[in-house]
Amino acid sequence: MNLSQLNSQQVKAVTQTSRPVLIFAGAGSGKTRVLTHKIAYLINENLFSPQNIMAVTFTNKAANEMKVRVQAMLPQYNIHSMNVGTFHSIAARILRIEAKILGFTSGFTIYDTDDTQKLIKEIINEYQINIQGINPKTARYYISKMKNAFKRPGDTESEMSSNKDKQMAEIYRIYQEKLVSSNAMDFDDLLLHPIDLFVNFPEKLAHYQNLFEYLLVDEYQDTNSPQFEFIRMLASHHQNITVVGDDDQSIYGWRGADVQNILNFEQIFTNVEIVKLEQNYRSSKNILEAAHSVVATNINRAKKKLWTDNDTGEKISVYEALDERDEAKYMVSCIQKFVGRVKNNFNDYAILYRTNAQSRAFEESFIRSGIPYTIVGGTKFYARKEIKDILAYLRLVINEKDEVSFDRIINFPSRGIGETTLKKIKYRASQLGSSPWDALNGIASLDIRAQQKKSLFQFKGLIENLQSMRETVSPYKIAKSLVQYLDLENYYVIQNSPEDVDRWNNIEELLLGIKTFCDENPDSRLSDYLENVSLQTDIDNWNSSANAVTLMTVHSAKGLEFPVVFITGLEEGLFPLWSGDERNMEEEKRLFYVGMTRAKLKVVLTFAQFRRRYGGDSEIPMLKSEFIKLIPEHLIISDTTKRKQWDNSAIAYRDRIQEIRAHMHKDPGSSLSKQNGSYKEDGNYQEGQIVQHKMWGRGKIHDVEGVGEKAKLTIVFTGNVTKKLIAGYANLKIIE
DNA sequence: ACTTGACCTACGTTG
DNA sequence: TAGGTCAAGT
Repeated sequence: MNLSQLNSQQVKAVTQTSRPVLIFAGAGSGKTRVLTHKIAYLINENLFSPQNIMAVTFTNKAANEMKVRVQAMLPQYNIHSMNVGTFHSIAARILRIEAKILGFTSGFTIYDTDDTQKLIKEIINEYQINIQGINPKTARYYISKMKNAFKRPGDTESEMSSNKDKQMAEIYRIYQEKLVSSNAMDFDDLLLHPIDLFVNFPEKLAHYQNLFEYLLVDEYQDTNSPQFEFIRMLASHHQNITVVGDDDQSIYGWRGADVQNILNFEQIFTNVEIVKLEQNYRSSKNILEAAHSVVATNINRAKKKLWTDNDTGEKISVYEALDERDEAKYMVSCIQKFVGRVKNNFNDYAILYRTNAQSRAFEESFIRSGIPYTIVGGTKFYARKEIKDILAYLRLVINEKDEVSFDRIINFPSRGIGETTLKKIKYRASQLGSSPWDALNGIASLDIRAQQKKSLFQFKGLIENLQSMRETVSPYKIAKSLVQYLDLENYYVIQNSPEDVDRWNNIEELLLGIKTFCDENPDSRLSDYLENVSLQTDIDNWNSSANAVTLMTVHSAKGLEFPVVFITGLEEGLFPLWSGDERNMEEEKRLFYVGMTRAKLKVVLTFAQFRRRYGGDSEIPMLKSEFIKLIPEHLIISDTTKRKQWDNSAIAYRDRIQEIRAHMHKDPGSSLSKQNGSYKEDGNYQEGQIVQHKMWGRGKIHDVEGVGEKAKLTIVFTGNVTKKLIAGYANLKIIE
């Protein structure tokens, strides 16, 4: 085994296999390399077989990469049987096998946040819970919090005093019953059910302790209590475990992650070997120094400092923008300037922000400039209505008890099953003590009209038909025949609105995605596809090699690296988003530290004087983030020259816009282009015009909303690509 | 049963 | 802005 690429501490972390190992791995200190080498070492030294190694990563993408790397190091072994994945995917794999003993079937559905919220909403409506401070969202948070603290329904009822507390506990109880009767689990359950399994069936615990002989856990600082317990139960017996973490990068406290798990590690496991990786191979000296200067002000922190052999590098750029649009413009100009000078490819650049909502201004700016970009996370593809509808059919095919999916599609596309009919079905189900699906066995005896009966028979027949295919036919073929049967193309395209055309395009994209999955996993069944979809992380869907600038939250950027990183919206109340209590503030600082340390060569920090929220017109004055002030001046280069030049004109510009808006309010007929000479003469577009766009080529304007610079144009481009563009940004040429 | 439009509220990060 | 809700209209 060749360990010559590793430094002495890394070698120690890899070769210590007889004691539990706790690796403190600073940002960019090569922990991925250590983990892959260690796995390869364990196998190559004949200490453990691939099928007896379990490795927990933070994304599925990282899991796959790890497998590929280990396989490349050990071509003579088949490492396919190794158990690598996120906590959730590893737990789900166990639960598929052990479902029966826990009262589920192996086809149980995994409910995402959206499904969970729908279910809670339904409970609140059904039980007419109408109390101040209780809504689906707060109830969802409450339930998740309870679960992460191992509190089961009923556990807390004795402590409950207020009416609200009692109602919350009641919602939790019904919610959990509904999950069980729907043969479904939420994300938290995926971790709790394996623990229940291990507690209630010691022979199962023994089985998995024997199966997972060696455990490795990445991003250990972000494990929450159930995750820690899962690990503890599996590994405390044999103590074959290596965990890697960095307390400075703990950024998931809000979802129950506890840095204390690092301290607990030394209590649960005995004779722990602690290895510290303090050499950074990623960033320039300036970047490391600046990042450290912020996180070092945290009080609850083990004192330490990374060092690097890398160059001093460029200073940190700081830009004070007028507002979020100016910030976005600056970003574009920087990238245009940097391409060729700092780094050549667009995928060398990452734009990070604290909240997803900030991506919008950047997106508009990038479209206008023609710079290719990709957004990670945000409005998720699989969360779109048209996608969820199809997935709901497929889920019902696998798990007919799934009530959330049943509710979603029983009348989609509309088949005349309204609220009244659905209530009758549900009433029948409650009488039988069964799921709504089972209640459909007695359609004939339901007190509903003939038309509704016919619809329900057809619906039932469709699902049963698909069920007959689920074990033998590929997921792609099943999905395709479903879409064809429902005639969704016609359903959406016939309406011809750009939104509906978009929806149909998304469905085609979904089908393509299912096809790709089937090509990559030839023997997979429908249930495999659904599991893959439910447990995908944002990063899993990100193509890092595409030549495009990446836009994402700082949270999503954890574990990644880029030559050039922009951290944006550095304003009090945005980043840091919270400044109230010390604990939150320290986590915000760590988050900022994570963002800074993603960069290899260059960091650009930006903040705005004013920012619009909720997409409205009102601009809120903002204050420069304290984080920037914590960075020593000698590490910073301010982009103020440019600012001063157009500060006055920019403010005059903003005032003028506000004046015009006030005027427009009184006189809706007037447009900005008429009143303000600085706007483009050809800024007025009409329906039916043929226009030319830099990226999408020739297109026809289908709709114009608003006037002048701010008008939103719906344009159908060649190849039936529909886009909504802002007139002032679109840079269109009118052809005819 | 389903569609339309007025009105309200929300922008905190994820599996 | 945009998504959700509710009431009125078809």
